[in-house]
Amino acid sequence: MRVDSVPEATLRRLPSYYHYLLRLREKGQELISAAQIGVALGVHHTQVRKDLAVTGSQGRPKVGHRVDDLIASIEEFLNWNNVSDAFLVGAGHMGTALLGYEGFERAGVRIVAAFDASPRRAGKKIQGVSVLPVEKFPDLARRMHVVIGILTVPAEDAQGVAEMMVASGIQAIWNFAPIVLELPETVIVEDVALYSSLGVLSRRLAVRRKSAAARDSVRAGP
Amino acid sequence: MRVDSVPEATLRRLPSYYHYLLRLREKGQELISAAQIGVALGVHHTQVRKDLAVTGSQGRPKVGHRVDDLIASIEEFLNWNNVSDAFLVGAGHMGTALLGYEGFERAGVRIVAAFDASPRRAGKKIQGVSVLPVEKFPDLARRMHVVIGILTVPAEDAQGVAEMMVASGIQAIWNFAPIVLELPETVIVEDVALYSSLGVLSRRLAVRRKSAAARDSVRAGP
DNA sequence: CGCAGATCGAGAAAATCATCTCGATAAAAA
DNA sequence: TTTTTATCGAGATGATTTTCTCGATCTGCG
Ligand SMILES: NC(=O)c1ccc[n+]([C@@H]2O[C@H](COP(=O)([O-])OP(=O)(O)OC[C@H]3O[C@@H](n4cnc5c(N)ncnc54)[C@H](O)[C@@H]3O)[C@@H](O)[C@H]2O)c1
Ligand SMILES: NC(=O)c1ccc[n+]([C@@H]2O[C@H](COP(=O)([O-])OP(=O)(O)OC[C@H]3O[C@@H](n4cnc5c(N)ncnc54)[C@H](O)[C@@H]3O)[C@@H](O)[C@H]2O)c1
Repeated sequence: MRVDSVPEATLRRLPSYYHYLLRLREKGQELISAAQIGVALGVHHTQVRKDLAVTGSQGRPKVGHRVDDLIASIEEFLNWNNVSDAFLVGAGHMGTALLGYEGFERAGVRIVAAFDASPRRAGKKIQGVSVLPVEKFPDLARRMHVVIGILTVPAEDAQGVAEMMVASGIQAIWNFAPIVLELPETVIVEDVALYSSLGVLSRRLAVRRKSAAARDSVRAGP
Repeated sequence: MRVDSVPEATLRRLPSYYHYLLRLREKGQELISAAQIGVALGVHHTQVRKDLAVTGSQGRPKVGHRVDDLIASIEEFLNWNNVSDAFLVGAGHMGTALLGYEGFERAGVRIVAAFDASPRRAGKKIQGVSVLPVEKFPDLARRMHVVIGILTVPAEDAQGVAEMMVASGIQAIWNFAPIVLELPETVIVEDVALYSSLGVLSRRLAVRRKSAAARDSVRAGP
C-alpha cells in the first residue's frame, strides 16, 4: 500500500495556493471558490478542487471554502505547522541569502546553525545565526536531533558534504548545488534546480525569437 | 503547427545532463552511453535517449555519444551559447546572492545591472555590478535592448515591478517572489518556487515519520 | 569474414496527470 | 415554496509523459 499517493504536481501547487490564500486573508476575505483560485493562479478549477481535496479540506456548494480552513488544511498537510530545525552547510552567497530570510519558518523550517569549511566564515554570525566549523556538524546534528540539511556548497564539494550529513543522521537534504547526489534511497533529496528553470526560460525565449524571425521572413516574401 | 513541442520535463532535465557532462569532460571522458547517464542521474535510459534526441544529438550503437557533442547540442538547444543581458530588480538578500554568482553566464544569462528602490542600496556596486535607482530601469532597458528581467523584490511589490518591466520591453521574467504574476500571455514567466520544493520535502518527511510511527505501533502490538 | 555483445532509436503499451461531464447540494431569488 | 444559480466532488475521458519492446547498427574479437 502506498502511503503517499499524492501527485508531485499537486504538492508543488499547494504552496502557491497557500501564499495566495494568505494574501486573501490579509485583505479580509473569508470565502473563496476553487474557480476563483484557478483564475488567479492559472490552474483549471477542477484541478484546484482535486488538489484541495487531498488536504482533506471541504467546500460548500454555492459558498466555496473558508479561507482560514484552507490555510490550516494546507499547513497541516505539508506539516508546515510543526517547525523543524535545520542545519545549513556552505555560508557563501546563497547560504547567506537563505540565512537572512524569515519566510521559511512559515514553511516549517528554521535554520538554527550554519557551517562552513573556511576559517574566514566560521566564528561569525549571519543574521543572528552562528556559523560554525563544519567539523562540528556531526556531533551537533546528533545531539540536537536535526534531520534537515540545507546544502549550499560548490558542486564539487556537495557529494562529500551530503555523505557527511547522512552519516550524521540527516534524513532530508535541500540541495542547491547543480549535481545529482548519490545517497541511500532512504534519504529524501529535494533539488533546487535553478538551472532547470533558467533552461526553460532560455529555450522559450529562443523559440519565440525563432518563430518571430520566421514570421518576419514570410512577411517579407519568400 | 506547434514550434515548441518539447515536453517541459525534458527541458528541466537537460541542464542536469549538461552539468553531469561537464564533469565527465573535466575528468577526460570522451564517450558516454544513455544508460550510464541514466544510472548516474536516476533517469530511465530510454528517457535519456528521448531527451537527448530533441537536441538533435545522435549516438552510435555500441559506442554511445561523444561528450563534447552532447554538451554542444544541449548548449545550442537551450541557447546557452548566446549570452543575453539581464537586469535584476531587488538587490536584497537573494538579489545579492545571484549577483555574486558566475555560473549563469554558462547558462546564457549575464546580469549587467541591478536596480533597487531603496536609496541605501542604489549607488553601490555589488560584485562589480552597479545598483541603480529603479526609476532608471525603463529607459536603460529600452536603450540596451534588455529583454530578460530577474525579479527579487518582496512579494507585495512583485506585481508592480513586473508590470514596469513589461512596459519597458522585458519579454521574459525569472521570478523569485512567491506570487503568481498576472501579465500578458506573451510574457514568458518562469517561477523559482522555492516553497514548492520545501513543500515536497516537508511532506515527504512527514509521511515518512507517520509511516514509521505506524510501523512502530504495529510492532508494539495493536 | 562472420558472430557476439552493446547500444541506439522508433513505436507500442502503460502510467500518470489534466480536463471534461454531470448529478448533488446549498443559498438566494422569485 | 419553488426555481434558479453557483459551486462542489466523483467518475469518465483525454492528453501527456514514461516505460517497455524490439529490430537495426556498429565495434571488436575469434
Ligand atoms: N549564488 C547563486 O546565485 C547560485 C545560483 C545557483 C546555484 N548555486 C549553487 O549554490 C552553491 C553555493 O553557491 P554560492 O554562490 O553560495 O558559492 P560560494 O562560493 O559563495 O559559497 C560556498 C561556501 O561553501 C563553503 N564550502 C566549500 N566547501 C565546503 C565544505 N566541504 N564544507 C563546508 N563548507 C564548504 C565555502 O567556504 C563557501 O563559503 C553552489 O553549488 C552553486 O552552484 C548558487
Ligand atoms: N532570501 C531568500 O532566501 C528567499 C527565499 C525564498 C524566496 N525569496 C523571495 O525573494 C524575494 C526577495 O527576498 P529577499 O530576502 O532578497 O528580500 P530583501 O528584503 O532582502 O530584498 C528585497 C529588495 O527589494 C527592494 N525593493 C523593494 N521594493 C522595490 C521596488 N518596488 N523596486 C525596486 N526594489 C524594491 C528592497 O529595497 C530590497 O533591497 C522575496 O519575494 C522573497 O519572498 C527569498
